Amino acid sequence: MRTSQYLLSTLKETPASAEVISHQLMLRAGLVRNVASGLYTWLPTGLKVLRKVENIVREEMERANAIEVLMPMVQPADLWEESGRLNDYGPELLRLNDRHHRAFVLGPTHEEVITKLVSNEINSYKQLPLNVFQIQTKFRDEIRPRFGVMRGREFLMKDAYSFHLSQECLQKTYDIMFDAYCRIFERLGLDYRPVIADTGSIGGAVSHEFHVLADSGEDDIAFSDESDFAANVEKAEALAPIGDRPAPNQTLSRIDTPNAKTIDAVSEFLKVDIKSTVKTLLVVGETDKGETAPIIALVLRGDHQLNEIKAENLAQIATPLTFASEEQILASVGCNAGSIGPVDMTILVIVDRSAAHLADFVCGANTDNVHFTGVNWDRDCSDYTVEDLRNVVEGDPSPCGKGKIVIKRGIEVGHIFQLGDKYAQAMKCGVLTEAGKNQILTMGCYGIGVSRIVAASIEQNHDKYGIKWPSAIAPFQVAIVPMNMAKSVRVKETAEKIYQQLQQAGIEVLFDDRKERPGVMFADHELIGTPCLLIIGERNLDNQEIEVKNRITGEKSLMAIDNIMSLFEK
RNA sequence: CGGUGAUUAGCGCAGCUUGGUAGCGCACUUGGUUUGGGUCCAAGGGGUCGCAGGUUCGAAUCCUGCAUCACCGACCA
Repeated sequence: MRTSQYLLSTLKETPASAEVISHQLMLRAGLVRNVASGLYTWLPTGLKVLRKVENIVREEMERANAIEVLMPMVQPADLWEESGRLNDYGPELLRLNDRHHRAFVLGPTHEEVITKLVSNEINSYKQLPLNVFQIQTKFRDEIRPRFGVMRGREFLMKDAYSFHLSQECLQKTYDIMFDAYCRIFERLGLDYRPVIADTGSIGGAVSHEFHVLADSGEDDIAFSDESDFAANVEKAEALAPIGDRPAPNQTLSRIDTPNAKTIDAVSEFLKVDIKSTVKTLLVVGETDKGETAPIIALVLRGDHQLNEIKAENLAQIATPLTFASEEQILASVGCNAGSIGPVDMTILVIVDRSAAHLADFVCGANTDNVHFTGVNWDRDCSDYTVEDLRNVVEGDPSPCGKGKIVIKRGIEVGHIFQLGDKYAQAMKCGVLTEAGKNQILTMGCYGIGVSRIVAASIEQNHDKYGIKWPSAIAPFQVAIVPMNMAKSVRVKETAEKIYQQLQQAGIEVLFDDRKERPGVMFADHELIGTPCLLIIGERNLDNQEIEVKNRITGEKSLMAIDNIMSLFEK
């Protein structure tokens, strides 16, 4: 490719809207352009990278015996009605009507379509197990698109779905996919970790996320500092403190705490360590049919944060987690938020393991502007249950039993689930078994954020000059940078000759034939991140040499023109 | 969804307080100059100042509404 015939679209200045480095560099290097919030056009250079990522993913999926299909992005709402997700999915699901007023959705994922397909196409146990995948555009109407293609509304995803008659068979495919994912991220040259994850709205039991480690990541990952343990903070278990709860030392006393409505204000006012206080949150409980929803109290140590997913997963608590309104709070405990506490509570009280380990603590007295001090479980407050409710924090003991928790940021680039029969059941997807009986299938699903990987890779591979692509996904393997080609016939002839040779050898080469000064060319190629630059100038032609510069290491060396092709052999 | 801010040439911004001929840098075009790290000189092209109302002799500027974009928050007991 010659730059004169190409759409380079590099920018000197950073557009103001780009916040993270990958977004800035993707705009500056001419990889993408913003069309609307969360929607991007991929320019030629960006598309080359995207296709490379896509092909690595495709090769590894095929190696893992998954077979490729392509499903529509627009899906009938009926299918979503059938699985129950039309209601469950919420406003992230973009709904639309066609000219006949039939209801459709833009697919944020494809469980429904594929399950329907398999239920129609597969009839016998002999056809199983089956693992199909596609690489298709998804649309999720995100609350807040940001960081460029990292959290866009429209994005490219590889999604695979496997179908099985038994859990053992599902586990086998799950393990194969786990390994395939590791190979993919290794080939992509990413610093990644598989982590134990929550299954979220997709449903199911066992799940792992694959995260690329980067400070700009949106997820907190909890690691053990002594073992391989890694889990999404959402999922990491907070263990009960070791040892017995200390014995009560203080007597229960009521203290006026005017205007101290937050935990910080209370601990400041009473000059008490925040770790000796508890906070009480009121949430809506699960209802039996027709009843008004009960209000449930959740008690946490003052410095801890509620893990909404853990709370939501408790049977007594409504899904999705809903905090009690001001009216509900007043009606159920007789005071306003800011003075709630578990003492003499008439509603169900669920206490976090760490809060349950406190003695002589401070809590609200269920009277506005009054708190208790010297509170002790069982003595002052006996009707409660203990659960794991909080987020782990740095320094907690690791749930694996070895080491302490360290928290790092990660970008989620892959997620694999054992779905179970949720969709197969809803869509009546079964086959005849060897015994001639119909059996509902069990499923796995496996996603990779293809477009997000491009951004994640840049987050990990850049310097002050621009992107440093690993050669596996570089848009061009090599750039030819001739010095003053317009004036020097020798430079021009040499550059053209090498260009021909590289092209004939099938190597992706970008020939900078613009009439630009050297500095402009160097800056552009370093911004774009081509791994290898061939710099051709009068200076070295007397010795039949050109300069080879490695973008990743910065090393420069001289090389005989006749040997250039040896760089790309193998 | 809430809060904050922005919207003026392709990009980055000034002008608005105090209403009166729309500006700067980059990019682009032409000519010259320079040629191993974002040259220099000169001449040009490009904007219904986000949209719709209002005030005024006159609005980028003041007022109202709307739209879009961005950032922050959505953990509150």
